[in-house]
Amino acid sequence: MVSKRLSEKQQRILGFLQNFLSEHHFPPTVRDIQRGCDISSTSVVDYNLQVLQKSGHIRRSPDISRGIELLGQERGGLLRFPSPRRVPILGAIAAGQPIPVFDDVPVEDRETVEVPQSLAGNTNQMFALRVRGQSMIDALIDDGDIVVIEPVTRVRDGEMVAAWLKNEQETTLKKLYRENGRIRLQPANRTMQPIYADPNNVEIKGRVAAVIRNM
Amino acid sequence: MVSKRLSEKQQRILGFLQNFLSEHHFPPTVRDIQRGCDISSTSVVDYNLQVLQKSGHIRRSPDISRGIELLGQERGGLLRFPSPRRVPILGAIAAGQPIPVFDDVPVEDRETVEVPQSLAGNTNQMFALRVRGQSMIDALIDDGDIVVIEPVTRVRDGEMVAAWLKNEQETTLKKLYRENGRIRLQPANRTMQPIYADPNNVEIKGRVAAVIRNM
DNA sequence: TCTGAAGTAAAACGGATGTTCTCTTTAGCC
DNA sequence: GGCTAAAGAGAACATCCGTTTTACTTCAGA
Repeated sequence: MVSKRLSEKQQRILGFLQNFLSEHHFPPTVRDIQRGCDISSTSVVDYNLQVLQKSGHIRRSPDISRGIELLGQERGGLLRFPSPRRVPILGAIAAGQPIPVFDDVPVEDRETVEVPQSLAGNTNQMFALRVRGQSMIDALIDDGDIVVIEPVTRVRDGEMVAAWLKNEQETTLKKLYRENGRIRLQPANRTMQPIYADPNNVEIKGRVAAVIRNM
Repeated sequence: MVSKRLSEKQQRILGFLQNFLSEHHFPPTVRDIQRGCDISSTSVVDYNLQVLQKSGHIRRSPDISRGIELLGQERGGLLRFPSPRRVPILGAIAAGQPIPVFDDVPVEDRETVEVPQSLAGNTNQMFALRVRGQSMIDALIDDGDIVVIEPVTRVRDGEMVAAWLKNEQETTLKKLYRENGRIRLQPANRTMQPIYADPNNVEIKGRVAAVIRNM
């Protein structure tokens, strides 16, 4: 029943199965899997499905189209679909205020928000903040918007970050570029002017993964 | 949407669907239903499935084997998973182009996006559009953003709508206000100026329910 | 009784789809 | 190198299965 490690391809298939099942409510065909997992031949899909069946991850009904069932103990019974990606809304953010730490927030009855599945990052660590005021308007972020933040300290050039400017005592959401010894903080709105700052004055609090605006 | 009473045969089919779904975890074929409900012909099954779809009890994916999904609250048995709020992304939207109709979009490989649960509207009818270009910048909507649209023709004052300006041949996303005989289209960005239009020149395509920006 | 709409029957078409077959490639091992 | 098992490629096959077409039946309402 239990067996050795799944290959990368088999894990990919398993993931695709979950996604497909949550989007449609019926299983995919062999050829759906082939396309979705970028596999060259249907026979390869069939081969790996056999492995997955032997290892107890799925069940197949022979000669039946889409006859694939996801077994998996961690989502047994009613819970057979991937849990929605929910992240807690920890508080508000506004220019001139530090980003709140999330330790002292009561774990229960936290408001949460569902984020698009395409955010493949480690959802566990993510959190969201509700924007207060229109100080982020140059980043195309309005009062009331929700920003989803992945708490990382290292970011690539061009990524939107939540940055704390120490001297100015101000939090801002901007795209970050490193340019010969200084940091350029570029507003999302191309008509606005960038800010140039000393690296020592910038503390990266996290990467902005998404912005959600309900209306 | 709502329709008259279901025939005895249609109720039988609905019941069979529930049973089948709870035994196997994939939908039945037309011929499975034929046998299971003791129906003489596949065309009769097809006919009644069409009726059930029109009445909103099921959803069918054309040309897809077992492409039947049970809708509504009467989903019984194991099938009671919380339906993820997924809406299809039907295409792109840009100023100067009409909003695409969604009938001629291939059902398969439609991209979808998960929307926050707080959108309590009838998610079935909703769809999403990917914004192309920066023509919506005054509505705080950037190139690449995804707007979730609920197709309604009646909106309340102050709601953000997708409006088609007939004379200008242009689609725009703005807040709508009715003011003594004319319509005011107010950009979301308060620093921008509103547009005043004749009611006959404005065709409301839907209400903007949310904006999602991935980064 | 006539008539049109709803429902049923049976068969056939053609694309969808699981499976199999043969052949190659890769990886570990002596 | 040479051998073997695992894995992949590509094509072909046989069936599965949604859909269409044509014809027939039932039934309510004018």
